[in-house]
Amino acid sequence: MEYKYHEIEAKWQKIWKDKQIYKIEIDKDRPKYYVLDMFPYPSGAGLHVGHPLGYIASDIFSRYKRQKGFNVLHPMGYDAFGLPAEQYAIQTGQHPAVTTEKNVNRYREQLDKLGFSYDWSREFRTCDPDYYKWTQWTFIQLFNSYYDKKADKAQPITELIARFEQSGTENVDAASTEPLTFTAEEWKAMDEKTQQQTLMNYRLAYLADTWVNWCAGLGTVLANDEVVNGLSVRGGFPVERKLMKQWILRVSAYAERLLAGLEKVEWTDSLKEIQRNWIGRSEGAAIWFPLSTDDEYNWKRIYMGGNYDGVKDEVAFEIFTTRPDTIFGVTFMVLCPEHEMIGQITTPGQKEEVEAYVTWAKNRSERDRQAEVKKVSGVFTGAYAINPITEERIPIWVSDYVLSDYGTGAIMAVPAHDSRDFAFARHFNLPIRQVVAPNPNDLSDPDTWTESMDSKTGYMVNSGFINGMTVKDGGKAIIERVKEQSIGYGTVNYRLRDAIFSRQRYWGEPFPIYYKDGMPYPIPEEELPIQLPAVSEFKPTETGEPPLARAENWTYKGYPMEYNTMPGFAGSSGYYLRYMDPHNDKEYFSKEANEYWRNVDLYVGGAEHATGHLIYSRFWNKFLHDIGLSCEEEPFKKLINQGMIQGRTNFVYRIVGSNKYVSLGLKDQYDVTPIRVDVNIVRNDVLDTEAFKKWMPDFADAEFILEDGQYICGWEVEKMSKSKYNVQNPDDLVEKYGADTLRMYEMFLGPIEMAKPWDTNGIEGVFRFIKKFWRLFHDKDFNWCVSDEEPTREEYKILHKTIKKIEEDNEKFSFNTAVSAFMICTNELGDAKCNKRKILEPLCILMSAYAPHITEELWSMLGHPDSIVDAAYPVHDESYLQESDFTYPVSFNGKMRVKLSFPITYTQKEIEPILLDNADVQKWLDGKQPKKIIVVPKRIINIVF
RNA sequence: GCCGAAGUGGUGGAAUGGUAGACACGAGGGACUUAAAAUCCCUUGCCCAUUGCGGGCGUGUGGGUUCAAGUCCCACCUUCGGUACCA
Repeated sequence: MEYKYHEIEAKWQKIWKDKQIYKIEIDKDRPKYYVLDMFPYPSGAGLHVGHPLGYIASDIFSRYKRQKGFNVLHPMGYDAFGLPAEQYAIQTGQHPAVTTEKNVNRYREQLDKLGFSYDWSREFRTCDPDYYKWTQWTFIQLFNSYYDKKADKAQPITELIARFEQSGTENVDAASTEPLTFTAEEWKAMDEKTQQQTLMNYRLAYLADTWVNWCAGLGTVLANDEVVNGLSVRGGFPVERKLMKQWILRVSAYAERLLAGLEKVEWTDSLKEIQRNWIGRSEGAAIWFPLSTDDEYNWKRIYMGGNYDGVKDEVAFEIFTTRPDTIFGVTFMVLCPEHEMIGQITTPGQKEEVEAYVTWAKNRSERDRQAEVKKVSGVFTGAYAINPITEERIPIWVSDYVLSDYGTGAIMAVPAHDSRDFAFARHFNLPIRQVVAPNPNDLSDPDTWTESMDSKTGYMVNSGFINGMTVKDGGKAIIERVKEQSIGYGTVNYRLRDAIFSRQRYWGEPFPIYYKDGMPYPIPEEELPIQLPAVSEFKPTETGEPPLARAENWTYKGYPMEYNTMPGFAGSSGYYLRYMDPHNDKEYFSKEANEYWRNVDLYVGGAEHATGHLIYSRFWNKFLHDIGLSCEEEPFKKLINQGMIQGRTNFVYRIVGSNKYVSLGLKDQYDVTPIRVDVNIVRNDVLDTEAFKKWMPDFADAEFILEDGQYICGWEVEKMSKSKYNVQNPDDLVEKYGADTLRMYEMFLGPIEMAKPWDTNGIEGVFRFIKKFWRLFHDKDFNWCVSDEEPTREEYKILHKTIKKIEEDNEKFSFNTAVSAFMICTNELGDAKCNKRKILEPLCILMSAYAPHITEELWSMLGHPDSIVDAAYPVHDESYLQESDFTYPVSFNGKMRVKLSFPITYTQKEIEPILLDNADVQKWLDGKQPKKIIVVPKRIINIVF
């Protein structure tokens, strides 16, 4: 029979489905292995050729692991809540659920054609009420928890309440928005509303006024990772800062554990580094700078909070610095424009100017602010602070180079050793004092200060009691001193911000929250899920309320419910856990399922989720771990990032002012404009000129200047997009070459983690190989022709070499070299005219992970009633590989090259490498037999006579 | 600016410190065929020689370690990704 891939692939896809070959259950007798793809957002455009890259890789690995005896969980589903469906709904009035359903069906159809081994019985979508019930449930758990820093884990909020009742904030060390202190009596004296407000300060999901990234174009707020350069990632609309009441997840409480956990997972270094930078741990000190009060003004005495144990009736600003050692170089202080103390400390004379500056700074869009980073601006408050170490009086300034949401929104400025402070001091003519020098006797003039001057190492100068110390010791000494005087302490700051969890959208999970007396309360768990209500329109209301404000009876027992919905990352944060037990209606997942499947062993997806989904998911899982649900602390043990597939755009060259097109090689002789041309009418960079004429009416009467009778197109690598005519969807290729060829070709393209342009130029080669492989089992008239003869040693060697190579490559995820190995093996067996069952059968098993349809067909033709999916993975026999009688070239310094033929054993370990000299080789050539020849593969290292 | 990754033929890409360019595409030549498709064989890093052997140069640039470097070390250049008034 000829290789009819359409028939074969359709046949087996149906059999797999009918027999539920890929459905798996917990099996305690077998080790588990969990392989997961980042589930897709089902967009209207359907699957493009870049999507399957990761899916194919994970499918190969799942099939491989299954044949190795593992019980493999390999599920798939859809991240179905999201903006595109909603925006489409706003434009057309069509309900997002309808579009989503349509897109999901399209995706499924495309995925099915590629022969994946997903257990579809576990499929769910994040927009299914059965699923988002558990997203809502987790939210309530977060709401009902706080982070106990002493236990280093989340604890029930009821426990915190009990502590407050007993001893107030005494002995409570909890992650909080504001540092608060009160006694048990004060707590008990609070009314319910005040108590609820106080608890909000500690909850892991809390409601607070916060500066958000507001995107008017999308009508919603965005998380930090959804904003790039002041523009929204989706849509590219400008983003501004706005103070809004929002739900927030206290992700920052987990900063240290998120950082520490990176040590335990097998991710790429670059991805771990991206997360480390995003978490941004900096060690330093918090120090209080009291307000100078010996002025003519009568300061209202204010205590600035914190765990400040100093003189309590003093006004003091808490600052954070990573360089406490430079405190002798402080010549001024800077507050951020949002700092709440500004109004109270500004002197009457400066009031007008300061207010004008603050108003200007607050209203500036994020984009403007980022664009003008280099521009120095600021204003003097008229007030002074006291440097607590030097007791010097220093001016307090306001400037937007100090950020409100990092540290304390106040800094001590050391212009000699910080480039921003330096620029500020220069601009406003403030004094600059050097306190670090490379060598204590060499004080370079501060005027010559440059950013390149390395002040991270060196010795302290002009620095009182730390003079002469190294920078490191100086820092330690200052921390000790401020601790002694109770005016500061060593501390750690993180760049990682809490995650804003409200979106002013319709197509997301509703919050299980209602409001009583202005305070939020969770709806009882047994009433979940809170279903997304119907609305008359999907856009925000005229008064700017989110779309849910349009829903009728959006109340709970007469109380209004939350109008916001949850963000995209809510549903994707814990989905991998639900696959373990997807139909459980009593629990998120059963303990039994979780203890068996534990966590994801291999996670495959794009690196673009490094600072979004992959952080949130880890946070989510750590929280569920703390409350006793998820038994593993890290959700994704090993992660590989598939590189983006870029488009490869083809160009034709139109001669200016005509409808003539000139081939690539001749274009320099004319004045031409390059024009993008649909890659689907170009084959191996040769244009199908007839198809081109039909492509668009403008080209109907095109003329061509050919070279060698062909029109050759130019090409460039660009992002894959419809408008560039470089989108390839997998269906056409499956139609043309079959799924097995497409699967192997996508792997053959290059290393999985590398970004690469999609290019179909090589697919013919893989197709040829698949056909050659088919022919190994058939004679030239395509009659089945497999013999039961015993293979020769040579043939076994080809097989075992391949088994070994494929196994190594699978373990390394080096699928491109594995495909090459299959090609080599097939060529060698073809040359040897080997059609022996004992060789071909194991080869089928090896290749079934890559090309499941053709191998399944051959497997059944070989007489196996069961699917190849569960065939045992072959083991290679080293004895076929050790011996070699190849000929090795030996060169030596006499410029002579001889070829020696001998059997060798690899004995690399005992080598003391020695250069062969003429005499050694001469002896050998003279016929003297060497006692021992030490070789490494392909090279002789030493000969012992 | 800071952090990370990568630079190898016409192209995609192979090379535990050990014959650089596997495998594939493309290209050139040939066989089969009335012809085309399909298939098969040969050549294919560059330069010189090609009547045969062969010789020289080559992995972004410049140094270094080593018997031996695409691979390790130092400096630089380029490209891509992340991040950015983060004190």
